[in-house]
Amino acid sequence: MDIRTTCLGVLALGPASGYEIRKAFEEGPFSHFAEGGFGSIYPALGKLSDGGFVTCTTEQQAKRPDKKIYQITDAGLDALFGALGGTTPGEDKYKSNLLFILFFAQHMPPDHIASVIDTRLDWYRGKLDHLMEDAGAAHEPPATGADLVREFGVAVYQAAYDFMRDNREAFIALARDNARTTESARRIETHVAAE
Amino acid sequence: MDIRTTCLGVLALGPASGYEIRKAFEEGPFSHFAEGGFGSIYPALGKLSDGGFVTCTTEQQAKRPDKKIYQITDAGLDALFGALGGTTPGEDKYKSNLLFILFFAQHMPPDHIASVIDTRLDWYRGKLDHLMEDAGAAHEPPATGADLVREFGVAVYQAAYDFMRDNREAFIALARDNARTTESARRIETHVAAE
DNA sequence: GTCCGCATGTAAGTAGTTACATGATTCA
DNA sequence: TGAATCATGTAACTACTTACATGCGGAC
Repeated sequence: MDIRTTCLGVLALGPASGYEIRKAFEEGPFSHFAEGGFGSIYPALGKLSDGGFVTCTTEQQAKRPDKKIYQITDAGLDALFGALGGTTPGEDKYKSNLLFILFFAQHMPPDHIASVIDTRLDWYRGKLDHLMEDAGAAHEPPATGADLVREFGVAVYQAAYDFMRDNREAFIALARDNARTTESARRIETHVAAE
Repeated sequence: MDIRTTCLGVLALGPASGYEIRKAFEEGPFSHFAEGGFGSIYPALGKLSDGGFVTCTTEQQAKRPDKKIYQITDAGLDALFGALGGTTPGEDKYKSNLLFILFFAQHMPPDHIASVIDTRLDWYRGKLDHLMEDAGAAHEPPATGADLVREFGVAVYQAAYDFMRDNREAFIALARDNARTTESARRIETHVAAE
């Protein structure tokens, strides 16, 4: 999904400013499967506006830049649901820096492995807490796509969290056992020491 | 991780051609967390070669273009492990077209929802089968980063698969219940019919 | 008094994707 | 006969990221 379609998705839930769209990507119901910064959102909104997919009304604010509220049009809804209906995603793109690092755990200093795993564990916990909070305010049993998609997030993040928690020591052991015996480990150690 | 570092990662396991690196991204041990097409790999190898991070030897082949075998150098290993040691990834980027579509399940035709879920279910199954195959040839208990990272993939894909299998009907019910009652559903139906 | 939230946007650069270009071999 | 595998690469394009530019108000 390109950034324009993603913005339309947010606007389909109600009118919003560029700033609020970004919040939806960061904290809102889209936060675990969509993203985008200001540098993508503002130009996208401009193009959507030019194409008639959204309308824009300016709200004046005291001592703040004017707030531009975008609202999706019928043409925008057509475009959104057309894009969603016209795609059959066989796979998702998942690029993981963490797994890439852990793949080479034997060649890394144990401290670094512990640090990246702990950072990730915290991040998973934060994500899970956040998703659970939203769950409190949602329908029970789940009644919308948003509810089910959120539960998918919980299930997958929970599995990832559990695995990392249960294998933290194994990864660190790998790093510890090999750190002083391989040539490559010596390299990374001198590199890290130089920083 | 940019494409150059990712290529170095593959080459750290042994010499390979551009073609073989791509296979590593598609089917090999990196397949569930890294990616890259020819259009990225070949230019990346060129730059790595220029920078002295890899060496290149040409192997002549009868009735085939010459095969260029790239081998990582000490400088390449330094660069790889330096990059891995210098990053603490708090999060991974996960953009999901599937979840985006399912989020709006109420506004989609039930058939389309069934189709995207079934396609995904097949894909998860394929991934899992593939990871299990590799497991057969691997160390037991897991002895390398590669083993543990593969098991992480199994755990997470299994959770995703289970959730989708268990909630397939719920998603379709959402689509069915709303398809004929909302304005937006009418739109997507006419759109799909027009294709 | 410094950082965070609110609020918008542009410019320059990086990176990656897609399509093109070529061509033999092998398998169904 | 048509598709897939092996094999390399370029050119054009899209898209996104990062840094810059501006500035008030409130919390700590």
